[in-house]
Amino acid sequence: MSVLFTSRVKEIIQEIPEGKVLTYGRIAACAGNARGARQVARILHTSSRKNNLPWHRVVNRHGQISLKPSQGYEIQKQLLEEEGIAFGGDDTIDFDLFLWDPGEPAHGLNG
DNA sequence: CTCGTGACTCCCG
DNA sequence: TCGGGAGCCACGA
Repeated sequence: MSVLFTSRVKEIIQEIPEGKVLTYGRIAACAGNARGARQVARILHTSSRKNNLPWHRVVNRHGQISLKPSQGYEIQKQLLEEEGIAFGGDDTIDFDLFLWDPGEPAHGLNG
C-alpha cells in the first residue's frame, strides 16, 4: 500500500465501534505490516497524546491488556467495561463476542 | 540526521 | 507448557 502505515493504523483504530476491540497484530496487518504490531502500540500511545483515539479498544493477541496495573491497565479495563465489554476470570476478552474486524462496517458504511 | 526504546508477535528448544 | 531471541519501524531527545 502506498498509504502510510501510521495513517492506516490510526484510521482503523478510529473505526473501532464501541463494545468492540482489536488486536495489535490485526491492525498492523490491516495497515500493511503484519510485523508492525509494535508500531501500532507506539502510534496508539503517541497519537493518543495528540488525538483522542480509542486506544483502550486495543488489546494483545490473547485478548488481554498488556498494560501494567500502574500504567493504565485498570483504566483500559474500566473504559472497556463502560462500553459493555466483559472480561473472563483471567481478565481475558472473548474474541467471539468482542473482536471486531476492520472489514465489517459498524456504522453503516455502504461502500 | 542519528541513537535508543517499546501498549507486540512468531519461532525454537 | 514455559522461557528466550529476533524482526519490525515510528517517536523522541
